[in-house]
Amino acid sequence: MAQNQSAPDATRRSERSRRAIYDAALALVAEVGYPKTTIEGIASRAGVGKQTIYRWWSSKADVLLEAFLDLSGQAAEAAAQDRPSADASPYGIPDTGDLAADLKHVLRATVDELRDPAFEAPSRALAAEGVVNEELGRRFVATLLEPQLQLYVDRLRSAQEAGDVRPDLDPRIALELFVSPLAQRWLQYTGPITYEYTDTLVDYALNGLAPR
Amino acid sequence: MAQNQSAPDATRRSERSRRAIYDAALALVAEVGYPKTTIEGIASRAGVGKQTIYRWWSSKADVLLEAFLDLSGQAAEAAAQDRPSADASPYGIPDTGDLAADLKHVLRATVDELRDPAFEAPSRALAAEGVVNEELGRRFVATLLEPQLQLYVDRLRSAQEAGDVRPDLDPRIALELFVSPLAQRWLQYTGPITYEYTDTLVDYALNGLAPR
Amino acid sequence: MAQNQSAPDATRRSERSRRAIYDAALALVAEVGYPKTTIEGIASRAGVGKQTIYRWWSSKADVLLEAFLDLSGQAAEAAAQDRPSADASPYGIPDTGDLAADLKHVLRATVDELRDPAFEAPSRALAAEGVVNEELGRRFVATLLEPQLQLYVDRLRSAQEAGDVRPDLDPRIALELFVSPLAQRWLQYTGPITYEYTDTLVDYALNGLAPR
Amino acid sequence: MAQNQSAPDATRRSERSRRAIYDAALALVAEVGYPKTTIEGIASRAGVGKQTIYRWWSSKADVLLEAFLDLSGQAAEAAAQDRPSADASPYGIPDTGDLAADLKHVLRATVDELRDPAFEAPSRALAAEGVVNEELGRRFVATLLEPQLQLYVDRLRSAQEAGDVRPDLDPRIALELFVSPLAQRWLQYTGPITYEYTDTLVDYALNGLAPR
DNA sequence: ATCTAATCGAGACGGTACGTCATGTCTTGAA
DNA sequence: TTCAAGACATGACGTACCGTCTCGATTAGAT
Repeated sequence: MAQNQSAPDATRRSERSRRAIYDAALALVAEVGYPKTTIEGIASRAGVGKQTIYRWWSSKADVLLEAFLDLSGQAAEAAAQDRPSADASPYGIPDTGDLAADLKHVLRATVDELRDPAFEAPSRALAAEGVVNEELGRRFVATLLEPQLQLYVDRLRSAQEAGDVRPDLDPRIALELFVSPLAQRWLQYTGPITYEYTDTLVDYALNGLAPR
Repeated sequence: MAQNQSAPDATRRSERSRRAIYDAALALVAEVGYPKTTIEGIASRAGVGKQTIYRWWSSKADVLLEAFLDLSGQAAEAAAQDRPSADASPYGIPDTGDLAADLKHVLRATVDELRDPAFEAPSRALAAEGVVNEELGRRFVATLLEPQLQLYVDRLRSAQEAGDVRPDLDPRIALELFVSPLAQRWLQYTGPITYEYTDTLVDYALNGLAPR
Repeated sequence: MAQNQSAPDATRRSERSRRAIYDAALALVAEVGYPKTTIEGIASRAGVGKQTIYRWWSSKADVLLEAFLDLSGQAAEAAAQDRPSADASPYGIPDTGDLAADLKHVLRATVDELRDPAFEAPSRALAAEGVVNEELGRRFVATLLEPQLQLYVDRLRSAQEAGDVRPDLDPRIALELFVSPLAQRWLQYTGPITYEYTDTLVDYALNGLAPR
Repeated sequence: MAQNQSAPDATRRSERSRRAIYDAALALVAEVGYPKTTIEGIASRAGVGKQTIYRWWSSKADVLLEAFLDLSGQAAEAAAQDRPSADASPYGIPDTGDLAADLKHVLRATVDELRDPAFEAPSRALAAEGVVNEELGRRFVATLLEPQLQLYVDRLRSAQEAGDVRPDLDPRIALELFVSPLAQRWLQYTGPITYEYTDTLVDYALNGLAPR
């Protein structure tokens, strides 16, 4: 009798449909772009009724956010299997003792990722939606972005202990000096994205702009 | 800019309609948000036929970009009249000889601007659209963002001459160390935006993360 | 009749909407005339989405033809209940043995009907559309006109058996001698439509123009 | 100063434009049909401004009526030159003394004309418009149809004098017995249009349906 | 022969309606 | 009961024409 909005019964949920919806959503965003991706399109491609989508998600952005989260999770798992180190943290930043080299290494990997078409379309779409939709934006950051930034915080803390970074700095702010420029170039097309560029960012950030 | 078939005659264009469309577009974006702003809504609010919009612009984003440009132009003009210095450059960055102070001053002004509701709605909308629509994004950057960044380039060059910034740095990249973090926090809600934060950014960027 | 792509499922069709659309279409044609009757107007008056009209009909004329057919059907049913004779044929032409009188009687009834405003507006509209749109015209004739003409054929055949009409005549053509003049006067305003006129037509047709 | 609606100066009217408009209107009606013929289309095809049409005509139907009248006038003139008889009346009905033969002859010519594609498209369009627009319908009849019917009146009067038609008949009604059936078949597609059919009509009408 | 006022081609304008697409809700029948 | 299917009311899309309204540029008719 309670078929209305009040919480659907999650135990009866069709796993098969969920997967199909994720796949369809990601594929469509990649193929036709986010604005032309429609709920109806996702439903039909997933071989699913529209209601099945509306029952479990509240909007197109919502579907995509979960689909992308799922994709990232899979990717992380895959990466973890390739590199089954004791260090359980996914994508952990290496700590070779050479901070500049470690940061450059990770930023280069990020450059590669930003160019991977499978990631680009959905993450751009989510980022764009987040700019204009604060609620979604905060969820995007909390679930996807912040965990990654936390890795930089960890690495910077370790560097502070090793004496390679000034102890009075706030690592959460410090990391923005080299991460945000890359992010902005990617988001707003304010400049080219290359290894050389990210290397330069690390150098500038570590040594500062003022003469020593 | 009018790439329609059989280009319309711009000399016959109604100035009155253009202004009304700009005003309506900006007002609607501020009132109901970008996604709920429709071409029909703009037309009806401006007291204008839809075709008049389609004749001169190719999309909602296109209208808004021009409207915002116009608004910025007006604001710049107004500001210029308040401060009719010999220095003709609009919004020029002050050069008191104290680089850190000058940058902090300008970034604080930017913080204020980012919070001005009249600017926030349309610029967020344009930024979001630009993330997902490269063509528009590049136009947004070229016409609105880059001219502002150029002012930082100029100030940093002057600082290089004064010996306050290392001469081998690329100023266009250097400025990103303090500008991009602010931009990212604004775009993605990755952190609070305060005077204290921007002051910190300047200090970190000028002095570097590594101990001296 | 639903020749759209991917034919809609007629079993799920809303009877309520269909009725509302018929009513709205007939009312609008009567009130504002056929050319000012729009699909949007019908939809809005019927409290129905435009798509619901486009789903089941292909044009304004198509809607009106069905609406009028439905109306005629209802009228015929109502008439049949008033006069539940053994003679099942709807609107059957009386057969009193006096051919001239019977024809005059029926033609006078037709004159009345042609002047009934509830019938005039839609049937004029359909006739006009049919003049210029052969496909619709033929459907109009086949579903509405021809069944009525067939009644004359029957009556003339009976008269032939009774020896009141020459046996070698083609009744389908013969009936046109008195029916078509009335039709043309109505369609083209080529002359007044009165009982006297239709009586005269019957006399002329039965007796011929040549002296006896 | 009187540039408003009040009568334009007909002496300055461009003959060239009028002709071009007639030609364009007739051509378009023939090519794309009346409903798809638009004022803008006529103007552009005639190489004429829209205002030039609105200045001299009140509607699409009005343009077409005049254009068709002009065309008929030309055709009549051409026919008159082919057959420059003493009888000045255009398309006069022959009077050989054999009424039936004369009527059959003229009706056969009418059958031919009804099939001439150059005439069919515009006259159908005007007839259709006239069904639904009484004002135009009456003008159509008065300027085009009635003059032709008058020729039958004349011929029937002559026949009455010759004793071939009963003297008490109203010729204006009598002619409808064979003219209207043909008209209705043409207007409403109620039957095929052949020489045999029109011959039959004349026989039925002259001799009557009742046995002699 | 010159002036001058209207008509002319052109097309921008405020509108209305078109026919299509997607939204989010609701209903139906099969599993 | 959930699901796929899809009809439904709603509303925006982008297009086509409507009839009105300027714009110069001819182009006669009156001077």
